[in-house]
Amino acid sequence: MTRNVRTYDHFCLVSRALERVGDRWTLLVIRDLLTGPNRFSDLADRLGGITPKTLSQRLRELEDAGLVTVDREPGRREVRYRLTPAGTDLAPVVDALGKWGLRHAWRRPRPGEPLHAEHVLRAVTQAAELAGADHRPTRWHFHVDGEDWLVVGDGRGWSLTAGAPTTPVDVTITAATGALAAFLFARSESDVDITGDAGPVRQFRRMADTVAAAVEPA
Amino acid sequence: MTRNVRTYDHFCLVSRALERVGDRWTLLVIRDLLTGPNRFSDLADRLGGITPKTLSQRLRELEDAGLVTVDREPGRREVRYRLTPAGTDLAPVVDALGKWGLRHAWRRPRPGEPLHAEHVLRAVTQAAELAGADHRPTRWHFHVDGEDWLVVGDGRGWSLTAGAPTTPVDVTITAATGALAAFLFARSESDVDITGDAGPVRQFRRMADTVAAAVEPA
DNA sequence: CTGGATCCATGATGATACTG
DNA sequence: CAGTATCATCATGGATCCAG
Repeated sequence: MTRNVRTYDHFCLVSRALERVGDRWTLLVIRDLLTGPNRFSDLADRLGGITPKTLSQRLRELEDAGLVTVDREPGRREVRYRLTPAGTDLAPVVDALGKWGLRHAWRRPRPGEPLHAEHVLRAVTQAAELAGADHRPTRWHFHVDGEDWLVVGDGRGWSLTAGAPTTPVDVTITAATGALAAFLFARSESDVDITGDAGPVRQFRRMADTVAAAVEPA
Repeated sequence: MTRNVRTYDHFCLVSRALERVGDRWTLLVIRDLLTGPNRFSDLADRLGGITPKTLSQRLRELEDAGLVTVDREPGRREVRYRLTPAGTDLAPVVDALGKWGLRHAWRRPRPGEPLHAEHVLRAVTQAAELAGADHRPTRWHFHVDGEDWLVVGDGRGWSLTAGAPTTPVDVTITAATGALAAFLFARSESDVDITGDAGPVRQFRRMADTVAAAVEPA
């Protein structure tokens, strides 16, 4: 049972929000649902280190709070967890944390730290937001370890979605996850293929420069 | 000792950030330092419900992480905790949480829930951000329970600072904390005095309408 | 009086193993 | 695949106490 009913009881919007999503692991579960519905095992994989007990507890709390719905297709064992609109609205919180993390909480990965394409792509999205505001509408297509991702800037903000784009893109980046991470965080160009017109490619590289500048002191 | 060294060990900017500020109470301590340096007892008062042990532990962790500095004036017993620039940079995270809380985590106060002017004013700031983007530069002066506060929108974002303004303002609002909270969250005009030119006053009321619209379903 | 520290009880989390 | 069960450990809440 142990329904987590801990409250702060402040008359404050921030503490109200943290009463819902302030528990350990909760915002990371949200993070890994922001790109689309996921199964229990996929979440457990991305959330390396979470125990099944904690994950199922968090998912139930999020469902009770109306931030997650559970799709159970009858006849199948497969279960898909999906964000509700209220859950999706947490994207700005996750992005604000990522942008702060880029500037102030970077550290080298520990040995054996798992590396997920989705997390690296989310870092790209957050770096693009941080790199600032000359946004014309922009579409970057990533082909990473056989999966397709689309990073879109609409002039006001940037977002990440899973799947191949269905309309033209400005830049296409092909790389393995590790090579892409090295490109972003260590200015390595090895095994990263970037194609597109000169202007958009320059904009993409400027995003990477933002990452390098933020990370270099560390 | 119990230095909290819990990590997530994901290669991800969000989890890096949460390793620093994801513990219970931590972001609320930041929240209550964003308007300026504060003493231990002032923090304990605003953070109603925190135990001294947890507060001193959080402050030490934040100091170790470089987000807070401790001003100990020699000869005086007074200690002031102050955010570093890295700590101040968490303002967007706190604001994103508050904006989400306004839309999705509002609930009526519990009986006896303490009410602090600073928290209500921060809700004003977050509601102004949510109300959107017709921002001309705007300055609202609040006189609440004998204290002065300034809410400034610079066209890109809004901020809250403690103290009386030293240059002209667009709107001046005078009210007790409770009356201001009732104005915001329950459309009560009792004992709230609003002065200023018609345009800026209309803009201020539009912010309050945003709050009412977000809160009414609940 | 401010600025904490100490002790204990309880609740939340981690590790590991196991099951429909 | 999608969890549950059990046990150990750690973090937090509540109360009290203390030093400058």
